[in-house]
Amino acid sequence: MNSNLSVAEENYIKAIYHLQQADSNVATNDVAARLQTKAASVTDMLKKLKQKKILDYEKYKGFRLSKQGDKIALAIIRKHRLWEFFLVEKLHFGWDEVHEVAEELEHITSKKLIDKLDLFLGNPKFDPHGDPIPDCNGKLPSQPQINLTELPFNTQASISAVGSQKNELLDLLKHKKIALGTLIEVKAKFEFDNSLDAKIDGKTLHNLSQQLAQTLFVKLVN
Amino acid sequence: MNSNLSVAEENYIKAIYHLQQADSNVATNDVAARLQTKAASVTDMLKKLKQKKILDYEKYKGFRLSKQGDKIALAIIRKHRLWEFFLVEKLHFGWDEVHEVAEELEHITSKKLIDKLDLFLGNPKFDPHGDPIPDCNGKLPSQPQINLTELPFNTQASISAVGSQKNELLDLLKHKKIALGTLIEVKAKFEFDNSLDAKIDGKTLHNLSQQLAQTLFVKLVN
DNA sequence: AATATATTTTAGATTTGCCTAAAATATATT
DNA sequence: AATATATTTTAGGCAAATCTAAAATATATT
Repeated sequence: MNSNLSVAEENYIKAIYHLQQADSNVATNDVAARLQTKAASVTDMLKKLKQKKILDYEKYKGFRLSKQGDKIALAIIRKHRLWEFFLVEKLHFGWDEVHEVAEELEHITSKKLIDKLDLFLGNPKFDPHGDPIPDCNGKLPSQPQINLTELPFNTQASISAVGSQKNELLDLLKHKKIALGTLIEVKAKFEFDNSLDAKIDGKTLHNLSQQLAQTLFVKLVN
Repeated sequence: MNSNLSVAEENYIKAIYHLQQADSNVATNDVAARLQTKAASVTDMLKKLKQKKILDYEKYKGFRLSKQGDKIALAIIRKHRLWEFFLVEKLHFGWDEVHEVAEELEHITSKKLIDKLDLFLGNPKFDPHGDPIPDCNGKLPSQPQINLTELPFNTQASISAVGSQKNELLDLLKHKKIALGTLIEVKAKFEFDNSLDAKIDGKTLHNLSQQLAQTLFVKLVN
């Protein structure tokens, strides 16, 4: 079953899971960068995870989580996102200040706890950042949201997810008065730098850089 | 301030706090027994806690927490008991199954989290076992409860706390249909073995051994 | 008071997770 | 294809928290 994993092991599993979404094969240095550690430490852990059959790994060849590893990763992500939902909905934290606390809470081991929490929260499907919450079997809900760069002109949509929780990004969003649920409508796109002009909340027009637009996800309004 | 403490350090602090309530000076072996570890390991930790000024300790002479140590202990106990309250009141755990989960949750570090949780729960004064919850300054509420052995005859009271959460005890309580809030009235005491006869919930008369009666605390019913 | 017993501490290992520096391998450049 | 550069792994060490066995100290018993 869900063998006993240390917090360090769980953090590696989660990091690898996220990295392999973008790139099918993950590199040692990517993990090191994400976990703010050194490549040599990553290699040590890779060997351990391989031995526990959580990782498909061959020296120098990159790696991915095994089927079992994916399952474990989804269980951790489930916990993380349910706790974030709890913190925002019940304890009235701001959606931009829950990440670090959830990083700790996600390592609490009781399965019963998390299933009861899920029930208490009303089985939410998305966390406060708009990210999907896996169900108790590790299944992700279908996600009817698209990237802002793919939103057609003059189509009302609302912000449903943000690609990262970096402070730099959150600062910028605050400055442009963009939050989850904010209404947005693309008015123009500029080929030169792939930036776009968007109307925020039906009021002001802002120019959004390509980097910014790519991190924003929206749902069509009705 | 609240320097960064490891989970192990916090567990030692909490154990010493509880032990020094009973006996003014704590012994190495007592801590070892309580934490299911060896005396040598305890000594190592004592040296570390002394160095951090959390413990007043002299080799071979026993020890107590420093003023600062008491403060830290109360903060941990506050977290533990608030989480227990949450688990029972909000997630509908049984009061006899929350202890282990709370042992994990009590080590989550965010002070903001715990103060918001406190608010969300309505600033409860007692946890589901009837134990008092320290406030955010570490102050314990006054506890108008007495040991069952001190309850006068024919006086209605309700169970307000249980001295331990050992499974053996909880089994016995379940068997005698005693739970928190259960009404109880002492009808007779027997000098020979210090057992007593008590009426449970106004119905059946049970004989309670001295060991059992000593672990039960009650509040007078108006 | 001297000795026996119990408790506590020290000494030396072990495991986990991390590090640096050097070696091995892979990838990019000429 | 040969060489330069970048990435990854190995080797060897360190700190935290634990252990066992032995030594030091304290307490109890005769």
